[in-house]
Amino acid sequence: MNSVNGAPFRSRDFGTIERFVEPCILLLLSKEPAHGYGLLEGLETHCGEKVDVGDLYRTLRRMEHDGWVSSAWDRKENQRDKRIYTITEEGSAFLKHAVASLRETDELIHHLFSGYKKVYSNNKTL
Amino acid sequence: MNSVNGAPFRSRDFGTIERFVEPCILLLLSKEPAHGYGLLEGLETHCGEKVDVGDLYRTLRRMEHDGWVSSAWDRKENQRDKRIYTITEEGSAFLKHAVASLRETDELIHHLFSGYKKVYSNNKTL
DNA sequence: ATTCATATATGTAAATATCATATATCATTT
DNA sequence: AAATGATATATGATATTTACATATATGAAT
Repeated sequence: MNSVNGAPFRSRDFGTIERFVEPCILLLLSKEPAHGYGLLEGLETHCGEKVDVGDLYRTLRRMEHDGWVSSAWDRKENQRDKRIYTITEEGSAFLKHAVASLRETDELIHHLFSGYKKVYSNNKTL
Repeated sequence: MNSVNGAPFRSRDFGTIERFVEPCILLLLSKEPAHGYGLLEGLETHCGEKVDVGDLYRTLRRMEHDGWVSSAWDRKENQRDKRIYTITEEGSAFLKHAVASLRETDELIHHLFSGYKKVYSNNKTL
């Protein structure tokens, strides 16, 4: 559903973290190099995200531009060409930073939760 | 700081939740109606956010347009005019929805944390 | 008289997400 | 053999949001 009491939501459902897919990608690439399409399943099962395919490819190029991953074509016979992405040291550093930032985000979220409980837990109208 | 190992960050620091200020505003307005500028302190102390003032006003107008808050001018003598915002029922409904969505976001974050620990906890290189 | 905090707002640019579309190959089905 | 679907990589166009700057005006304090 995309509305609450008739009030339309805007761009997307609430609560999404901008570029959250990036640390997810980096975590998957920390285990083993992979190509874009091959990351799709992993991103859903490991990171619980439905990633737009086009967005994924653009994100990977962006991350390569930022130096967090490097890519090389994998050309094998009887196989489609694949661009294989590998995480870089800078990528690991960013992943570490992202995890630390998400810890702060997590605290903010829980702060909101506790505030919400205080206001609404004893309110029978909701 | 705005970089990791020389790789520049992009728009803003990682980990921010889009429009997170909105449930924060709604939580504050759940306690008592307030005007835009008056919300600034509360947003920092209660929600741990440094909110751009201009952004705050535009957000409030947007939220009014969406029916989550209503506003009325407060014109008193020897005081500046203030536009007082009050939360609506739709606003409370959205706040409830936002909290539920943030619970899912929270799970995603913790899923990433546990995956990160598995990969990096025994790795001495980081 | 001037400066600072209060108070509300708009202009503009950049980054990101969403949705659609394009292209091509490999595998399977008819 | 032809057609379809899954694999694989990518771009175009649009909308939303954020960030930063700027504009305006009043009340309070120096």
